[in-house]
Amino acid sequence: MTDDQLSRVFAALADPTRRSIVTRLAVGDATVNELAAPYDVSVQAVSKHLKVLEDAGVVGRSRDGQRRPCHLKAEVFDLMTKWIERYRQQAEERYQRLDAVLEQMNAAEPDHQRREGQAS
Amino acid sequence: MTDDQLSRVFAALADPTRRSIVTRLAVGDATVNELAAPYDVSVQAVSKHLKVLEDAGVVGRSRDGQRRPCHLKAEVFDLMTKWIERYRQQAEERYQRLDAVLEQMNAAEPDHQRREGQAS
DNA sequence: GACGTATTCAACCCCTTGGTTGAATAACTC
DNA sequence: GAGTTATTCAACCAAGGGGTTGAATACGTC
Repeated sequence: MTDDQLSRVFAALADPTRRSIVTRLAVGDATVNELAAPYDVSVQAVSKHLKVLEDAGVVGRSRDGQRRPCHLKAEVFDLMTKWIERYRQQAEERYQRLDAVLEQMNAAEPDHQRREGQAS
Repeated sequence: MTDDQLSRVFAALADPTRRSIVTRLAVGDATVNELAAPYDVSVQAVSKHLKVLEDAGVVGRSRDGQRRPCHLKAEVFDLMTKWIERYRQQAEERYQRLDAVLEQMNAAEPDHQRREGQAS
C-alpha cells in the first residue's frame, strides 16, 4: 500500500497525532524533542511519526548541529487540494444535475415514480 | 485510530483502490457489482471499501430494489479542503517569512553564516 | 414457496502500523 | 577522549487493514 505520494500524504494525515504535529509546526519550526514534549508518547514514537510525515513530503528537516528542526512544506498541500477540488466539484455538479433531472421528471410526468441513483 | 471524521476521511482516501472508486463515482453513480468489475479483487473486498468510504462520509448509498447505488458526497471534501488550506497558507507564509529573514540577515551582516530552521 | 441475483456478514490470514524498550549514532562540551 | 544531549535504529508486541472464501440476508421473478 501507500504506493504513490498521494497515498502517503493521505495516510500520513490520517493519524490525529500527526495532524496535531502539523498544527504545531504551523506555529513554528520545532525539533523532535520539542514536538514530543506535549504528547505522552516516547520521543522514538514521535520520531517515527516525523519520518512518515517526511516520507509523505509534508514536512522537511534541516540540520542545526545535533538538532533536526522540522518545518512544513507547502507543495504537498497543493497536490492534495488539487485532487480533492476535482472531485468536490464533480460531486456538486452531479447533485445539481440529479436535481435538475428529478425536477424535469416531476414536471413532465407528475405520476412517474422517483427512483434514486439512476442518473447515469 | 480513525477517531474523528477527518481521520476517517484521510484514511479512506489513503488507499489507491478507494481513490480509484471515487474517480469512477465522479463519472456517475454505480452499484457494488459495477464498481467491482474493473478491479481484480472480490466483490466482498469492494463492499468493504465502500463501507469505509461511506463511514467516512465520502459516498452515500441509495436503495433501488436489491441494488445499493453509490454516489459521491460533496460536503466532506469541503471539510478536507478547509483543513488543508489552513496549513497550506501557513506553510507558505512561513516560507516567505523565512526568506525575508534570511534576506535581512544577508543584507545586514553579509558575513553572518546562514543557519536553517531557526525562524521561530 | 423456490430460484437467482445483489450485497453483506463472519471467520480467517498475512502484513503494516503505532507503540514500547534498549542500544547505537551523531554532535556539542569539557 | 569521556560525558551529555538529540536523534535514530532494532527488535518486539498488540491492534488494525486489506485480502480471501463461505454462509447469510434481501429483493425480484418465476
